[in-house]
Amino acid sequence: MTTGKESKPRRVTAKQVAQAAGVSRSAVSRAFTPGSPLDEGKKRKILQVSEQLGYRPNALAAGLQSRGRSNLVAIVTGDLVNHYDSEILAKLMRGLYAMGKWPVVLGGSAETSEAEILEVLAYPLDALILRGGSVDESVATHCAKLNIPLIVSGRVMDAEGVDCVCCDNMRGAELAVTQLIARGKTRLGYLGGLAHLSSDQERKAGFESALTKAGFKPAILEHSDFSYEGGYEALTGILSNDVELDGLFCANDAMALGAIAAGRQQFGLSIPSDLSVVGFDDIAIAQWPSFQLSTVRNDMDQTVSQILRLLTERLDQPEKASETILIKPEFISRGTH
Amino acid sequence: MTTGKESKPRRVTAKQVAQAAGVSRSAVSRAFTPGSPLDEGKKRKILQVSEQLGYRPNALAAGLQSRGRSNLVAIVTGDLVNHYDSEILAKLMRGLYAMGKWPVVLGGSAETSEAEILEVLAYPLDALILRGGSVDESVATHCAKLNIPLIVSGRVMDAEGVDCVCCDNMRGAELAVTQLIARGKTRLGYLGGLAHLSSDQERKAGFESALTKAGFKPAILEHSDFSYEGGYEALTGILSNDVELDGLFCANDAMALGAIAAGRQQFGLSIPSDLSVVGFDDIAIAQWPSFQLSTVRNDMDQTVSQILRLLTERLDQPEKASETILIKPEFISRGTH
DNA sequence: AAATGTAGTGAACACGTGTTCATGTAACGG
DNA sequence: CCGTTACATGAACACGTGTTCACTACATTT
Repeated sequence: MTTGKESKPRRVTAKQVAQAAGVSRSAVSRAFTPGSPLDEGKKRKILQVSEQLGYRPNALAAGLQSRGRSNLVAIVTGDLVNHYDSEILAKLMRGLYAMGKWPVVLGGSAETSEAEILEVLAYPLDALILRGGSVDESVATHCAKLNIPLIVSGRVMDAEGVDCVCCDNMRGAELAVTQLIARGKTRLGYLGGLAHLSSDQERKAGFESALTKAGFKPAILEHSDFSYEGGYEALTGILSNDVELDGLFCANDAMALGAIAAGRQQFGLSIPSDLSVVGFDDIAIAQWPSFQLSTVRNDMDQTVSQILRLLTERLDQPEKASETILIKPEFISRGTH
Repeated sequence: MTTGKESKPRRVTAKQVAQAAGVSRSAVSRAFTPGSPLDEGKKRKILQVSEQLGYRPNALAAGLQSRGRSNLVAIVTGDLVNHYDSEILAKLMRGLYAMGKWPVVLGGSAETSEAEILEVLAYPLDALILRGGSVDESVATHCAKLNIPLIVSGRVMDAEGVDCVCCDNMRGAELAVTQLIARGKTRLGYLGGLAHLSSDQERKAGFESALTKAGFKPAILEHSDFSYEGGYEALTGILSNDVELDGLFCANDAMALGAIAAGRQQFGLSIPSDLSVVGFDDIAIAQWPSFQLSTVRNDMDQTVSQILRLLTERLDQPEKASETILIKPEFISRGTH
């Protein structure tokens, strides 16, 4: 029926609308630019023809303009199997929509290759938000060269012009230790995640420092991978080696939940009378009736709103001095400590 | 120290590199285009200068080209609080990276406004992948007008040129009912999610049809919101009204887990001897030792690979006939039925 | 040596838009 | 009726790139 066009049909352009409506291409552009002076009747006509032809101004071409922004913001997220990462990603995205920005999401698995980040920098992003764990600091250099604002969250990066939003991990760990000791627990263990992440290192340091200050020594320092299964296996291993333990602080909630399951099922422990367990982050699952996990809240709403504030200000004043925001952790007392 | 520039500094351009390297701008473009003929020494020189100045070809400008693609693919995801949605999103994104496409993610909360989708269509997307729940079919019309391929997953959309990948929900529900009856359960209830979603309707229909075929009647048909808390409250309400129930089929895993918790904690039920519970989807949490949920697997790997296949083929042959792929569900037998 | 081919090169065009600029027209005040 | 002002208008430019098109210099073949 239709002529057998070989090439892929292209999107309707302003030129075609202009031709169909009997006006200049400039007028079409103006019809879609709120401030522009244009006859009301002509504007209606143009919008009607556009509707009919299915015309939408090409945001990509508009972003090419001198003053134009692409309105694209890349987010490097951590492993989405991690509930904390997926929950905060959802909140962050909604905040960006409200700002009229579109999130291009990278990462989402354990190893986010740096090459992937460099590739997306080919786009003239309005900003890059770095939330995943282990990314080299050289990313900051590349962003600086390309004049792309960089906002780091979940860790502190000490580089020129980089804004940071991070939880006060040491303080959070201290809170956990204090609360465990207040319940009379003294043989405390630490279950960390991937040891090369600064968040893990800081939580571990906070744990050790608070414990030392209270006059105790760690019963054990163990590492896993931030996953439920990892926590399950780690506590199984620890208790199989006859380590004396009455309290466990985990570097995130998933491992804490896994550890609780292992304690109950593999060793018949009663939580918290036999063993107290405290997590970190306060993901949604932590308050499920099945768990009622005591944990340290790593406040997502505050984190997201600070990221968005820094982003807005940075876009407004590119040369502004960079900031580092420390989010205050809060101990959430439930039933496992 | 630096001169107080008022305007935002712009990205380094090919023109500047050409000037600095003493070559034509064309040469710079060629240096970054693998197939192009260019003297080897000159190419090295250009790449070196680019490295030094921090030049990267602007992908946005390149995408404007006649044959160029933007390499942007929008994904409309469902509520990311939903674990199934966040897990499949992660897998889908990784698949897109492998294809050299960048995901622009929309949605992530219960109500994805259609206006949001229309706005992102301003970009010349290579494709739009629709995975959220309640989106009007008019999106298909808009995509068609803009020549943007549309791939729908999680539901079937009967529109010209739209490819679909969907789980066989009716078959899945039938599997669940069959397995419950095989365990001697006859007073079965259905706990649905948001009733306006087709996935919920199909699962409900499958439940009723299989039950009728076996000669039984539904003990109750209840609806909630696909959340853990919703499932908890729903079963609490049902059992409080003295409904006789020995088996419950839930439209997703989260509600099933909530129902299990409610049954155990609020009514002291033993699962599965007092009450069998079967979920749908098979999210990661379902196999946690704490739950060991029997469920119907809504296979993510198959779904994602089919989406990617359809995407590849559609980009290759825009005029190809549209397909609807039905993914076969599989019953996963664990400890709750 | 002449004819033919080949790789390299820069100018010019195309992509689709927002905006400036000069021009034209209508409204308004005197 | 004239001078001023305000507004509407289309042509032209800018944005940053990939690609085509002549054209040159050189190697190869006849």
